[in-house]
Amino acid sequence: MDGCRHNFYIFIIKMFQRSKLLDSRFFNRDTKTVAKELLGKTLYHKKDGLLYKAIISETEAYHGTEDLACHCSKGLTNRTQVMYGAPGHIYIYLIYGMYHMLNFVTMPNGFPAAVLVRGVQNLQMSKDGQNFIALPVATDGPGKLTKQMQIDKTYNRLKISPDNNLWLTDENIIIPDTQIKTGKRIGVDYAKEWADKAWRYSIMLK
DNA sequence: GCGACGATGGGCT
DNA sequence: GCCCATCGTCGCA
Repeated sequence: MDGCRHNFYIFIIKMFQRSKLLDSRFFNRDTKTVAKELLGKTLYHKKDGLLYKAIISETEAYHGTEDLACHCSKGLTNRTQVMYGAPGHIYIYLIYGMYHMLNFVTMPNGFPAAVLVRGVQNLQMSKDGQNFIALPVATDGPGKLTKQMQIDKTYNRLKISPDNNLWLTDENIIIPDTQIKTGKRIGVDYAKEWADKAWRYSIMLK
């Protein structure tokens, strides 16, 4: 194969890979829609020469200043600023002094909202970016998954992108509506009537 | 198989 | 100074 043709194939492969990347258009929509459609998408994180990937299996929507469960109900502060910004960015905060919560900013610039990733399945790790091995560890909670995938607050405010070592892809894993369970968000009982919203989405097992 | 509780630090009043 | 979008461990059944 000559060099020109080789480069052409590399170009095609890169275009194919790019087309599967979730970009800001995916996140620039209603928060509940994004939360639901994130189920089955693949989360990647590269750190210290290791590449982690896992399938998102549980999310929660946090939408607007009126939603008392959303940090944005406090208004525009140093912490909530990123949620007021462009969709497709990362919002990470520390809770209970030890757990990092991973969120993705949704809705157009100026409207504060985000989706919390509460659980992933099938966590795998690779040393060369190609051969993955399963990591048999618990990832069934927002604090557990960030710990296992080595995701911390240094990613706060960054754009979701391979350039920033944290990104999402659509690998054609189809989750039918009949396999999606909704329910109340966890740990927000203080949020009055907003605590009752069924803004939590998860993949039903079995 | 539960309910209680402590760890631990940043955000906001 | 109080409140958290949590989790592992403990005691008790």
